[in-house]
Amino acid sequence: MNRPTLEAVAARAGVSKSSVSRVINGATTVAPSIREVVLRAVRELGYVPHAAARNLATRRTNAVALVVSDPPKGLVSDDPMFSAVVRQASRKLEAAGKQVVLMLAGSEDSRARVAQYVAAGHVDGVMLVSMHGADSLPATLARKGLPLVSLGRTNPAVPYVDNDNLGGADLAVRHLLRQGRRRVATITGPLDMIAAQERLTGYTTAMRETGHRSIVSLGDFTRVSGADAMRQLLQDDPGLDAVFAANDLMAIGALRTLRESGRRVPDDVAVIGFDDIEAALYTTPPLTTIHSPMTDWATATVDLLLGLFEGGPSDPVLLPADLVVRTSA
Amino acid sequence: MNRPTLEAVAARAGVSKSSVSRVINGATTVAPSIREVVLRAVRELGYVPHAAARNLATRRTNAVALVVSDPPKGLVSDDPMFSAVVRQASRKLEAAGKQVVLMLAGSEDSRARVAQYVAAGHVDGVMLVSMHGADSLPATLARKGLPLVSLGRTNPAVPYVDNDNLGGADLAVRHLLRQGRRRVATITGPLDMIAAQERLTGYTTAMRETGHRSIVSLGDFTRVSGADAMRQLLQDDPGLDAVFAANDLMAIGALRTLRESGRRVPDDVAVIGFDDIEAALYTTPPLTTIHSPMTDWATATVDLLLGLFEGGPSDPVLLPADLVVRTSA
DNA sequence: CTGGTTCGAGGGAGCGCTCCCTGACAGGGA
DNA sequence: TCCCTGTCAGGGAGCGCTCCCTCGAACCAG
Repeated sequence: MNRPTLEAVAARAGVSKSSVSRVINGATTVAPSIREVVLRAVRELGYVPHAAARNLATRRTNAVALVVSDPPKGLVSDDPMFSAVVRQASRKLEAAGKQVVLMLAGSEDSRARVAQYVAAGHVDGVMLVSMHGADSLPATLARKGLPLVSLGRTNPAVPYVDNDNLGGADLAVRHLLRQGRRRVATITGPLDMIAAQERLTGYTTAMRETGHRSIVSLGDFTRVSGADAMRQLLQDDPGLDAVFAANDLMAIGALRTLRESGRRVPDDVAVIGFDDIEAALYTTPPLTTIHSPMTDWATATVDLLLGLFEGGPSDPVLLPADLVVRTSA
Repeated sequence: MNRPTLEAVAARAGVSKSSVSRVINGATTVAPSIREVVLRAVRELGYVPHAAARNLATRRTNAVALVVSDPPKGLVSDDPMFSAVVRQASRKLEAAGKQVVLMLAGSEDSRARVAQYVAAGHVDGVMLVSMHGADSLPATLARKGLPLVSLGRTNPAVPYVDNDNLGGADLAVRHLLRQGRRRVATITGPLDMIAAQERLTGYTTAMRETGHRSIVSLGDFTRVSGADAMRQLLQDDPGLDAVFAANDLMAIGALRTLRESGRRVPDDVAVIGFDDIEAALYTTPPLTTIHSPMTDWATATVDLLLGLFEGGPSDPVLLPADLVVRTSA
């Protein structure tokens, strides 16, 4: 593994280390003749700058940590999001010349590892994805003093990009009411997540403003929890005629329960979800939902971070939500 | 960002840099009194070793690149795999004290970036995930001379862990025949992927051996392609009574087409998939499929890589496939 | 022709850490 | 008592790169 060094290139090209460094880093103050002989030497030796050495000298790494909350085992709710966000964010960051280091922060253990990693100077900045509200990691990382953004609001101190959860929930509720539904229930996400809180608030507010009674059942963003919550709701209030689930996975679970209980969707009970994941297209019937575009979301968050590197603003960004009407409501 | 250095810790503790280094790295030859005073200084200063400096000195990084093939836009077929594999592999590698650097290799551009990154000495080893057979990246990386494994067979030179695709396909076909099905078609994956090739070979071999005619339609591992291929098959051979899809997503697509065409599953046409992704549980009817356990797969691949670090064997590993009988066949 | 100026190449001091080597000291055997 | 061995702390030379500074050459104006 005898990798060639800058010095070896310099020797071969018959110039100084400094000149090679200048050519490598694209400095303008270098004569074309030297540039050429250096580039040839680089090619011949297959020279690639040693990252660690460069980092050590420049205090820059050109890398960004993408920290994803790793939900407890079994809670795979945000998996569809996970893929979409990671892919899109990676693509964008790499296009900007940043190395992406993906880290999963689940256990206390792995949180410590993430903090350690960031503290070790491995990265120039951090992008957080969908952490729970109560999480301590955002605050910990914020204290390190390097650029930090969050996809989804977590800690007030951390610049974020978020969906318009309130507006989306409002949209969903009013759509149901407009169709003449009168007993509209909701299935919430885990209430330690800000997105779940906001979607619930959006629901209750819209219900109150229109003079309706809230019917709430708790879920945790998983398919099963949606099915369970739906069962609960049917037991509590057999006459309900609509359900707003705080995400699509729970809506899918609810659909299943409704089918099992003999209810027709949307004839007897209308169902509306949130997120517009791909699976929402393939349910029976296809799911009406609130579209919150994951890729746009990831893009906006990356842009926020890249902006921070350039000394840009750290103001939060709010993405508009819109209703996608399919068959279920 | 005035991070404390080893030297600062040494000064505060009133010992030499060497002693601090020994304590940090857990060397045994250090007096308890010194160890204690050093640890206190570390705590007080919040010292964290600078990764780049350490890498430079040791030529080790404690990091591993997890390279995932990024399929062309729209082809999200292996997303369910993507999540499962990335999560499991990350967990395992982190548990082994390795930093995980996730990299998506889609465009020619990003492949070059991956090669560059590895060449820059950022990582101690590489784990490849589900690359197409024709890919040049495995060979390129193999040439760098550091430990390299592949989840799924790609290049002969790269140690790999793979499913028993042939055995799984054989299992599927014989299950269908055992049920009295006579006209068993298959929907293939993209044939530039070795997994797709092998599943097709398994099918044709089993069909030939049992004296049946192969009926083949081409898909590309996506849901839509499965639906399209199924439509094609029904047109070509309206009397077929069973379909083996080379993955679950295509099986789900096929299910949809069958429903639309008025066929009952499994009464008129039996359907069997491959992979056993989570969604296979939620189809109507639930999908019979070949279970190829993603998490086991990821685990085995990580183990292979970790073994390589310790000078272990580089022999390929083959994971057994088994049949999961649900309702669709 | 000379002094001043500009431009670009080379020299070398770090960046923070590891690890080999030296040397101090203690303890035991002769 | 002296010497030898073993143990453990400290010193310092790198690891490969960047970047500041120096210095020489070339060029122009006077």
